[in-house]
Amino acid sequence: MAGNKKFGDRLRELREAKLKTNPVFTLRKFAESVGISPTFLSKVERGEFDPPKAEKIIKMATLLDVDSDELLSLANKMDPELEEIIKEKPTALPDLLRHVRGMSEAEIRKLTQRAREQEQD
Amino acid sequence: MAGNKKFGDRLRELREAKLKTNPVFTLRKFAESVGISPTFLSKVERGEFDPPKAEKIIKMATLLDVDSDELLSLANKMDPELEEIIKEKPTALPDLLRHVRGMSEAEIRKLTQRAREQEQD
DNA sequence: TAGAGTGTTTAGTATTAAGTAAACTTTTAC
DNA sequence: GTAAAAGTTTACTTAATACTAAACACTCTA
Repeated sequence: MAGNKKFGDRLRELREAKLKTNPVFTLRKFAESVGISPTFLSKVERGEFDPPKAEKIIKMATLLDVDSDELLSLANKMDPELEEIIKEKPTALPDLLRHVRGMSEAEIRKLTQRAREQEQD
Repeated sequence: MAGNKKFGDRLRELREAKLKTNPVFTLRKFAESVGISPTFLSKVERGEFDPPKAEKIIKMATLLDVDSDELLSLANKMDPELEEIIKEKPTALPDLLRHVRGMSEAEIRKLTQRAREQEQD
């Protein structure tokens, strides 16, 4: 990699929207809340550096009050929680995932619904 | 990390079993087939170094004629294919995975079966 | 009994991801 | 028009992952 414009643009958009009503969302203060340097955040927002690692992105999403999966997806990263979930069932879950590949979002959601029903079996 | 005895032991076991009937499974020759140095393989098999990255583990599994998920799981790594699958459906699949967390292997397999049936809907 | 082949040890290196400090420029508020 | 605050730039750093080359020691066999 070497920068990600879409992630940076979206991040700046979200941060500046928050800044309109809350002065702790300046670049410098937001960087500090997230736990990164202003230098780094500036470069990330302008798409010059790669997005930070997943944990920091999740922290950003929490502070900005958005779904972390949106930002993670723009950053092309995976929530590390998912890796843990998969490692807990290292044979069944890879099989499931390979099976649902090729299904549409809607079909996957139907399946998720069935999983919920199955819980009550 | 700093070494993984279980992975190393299993790897050596599998390689030595193959070696009994096929002389290309010496440590040096196997290392070359996999694309790593004998130095590294020696340390990995004795649990002194961490397992190689996922791609090399998959190559090993292929050469050793075993399921790559077994070795990946011992190495505590995830098949990079799964990350790709998740990134293709970055909202639906995280939801599905978080939902199946806590389900038993058997329940997950039932669900995989339903995915197969759903394909014919 | 030496040469070929085996695994091992010593002593590192290469690559990538994930950043930082400090000085600088620009903007804002007064 | 200046002080404070905001964002940016230049020039590097740090930490982790994933390894390697070369020399060594042991074993086997011809």
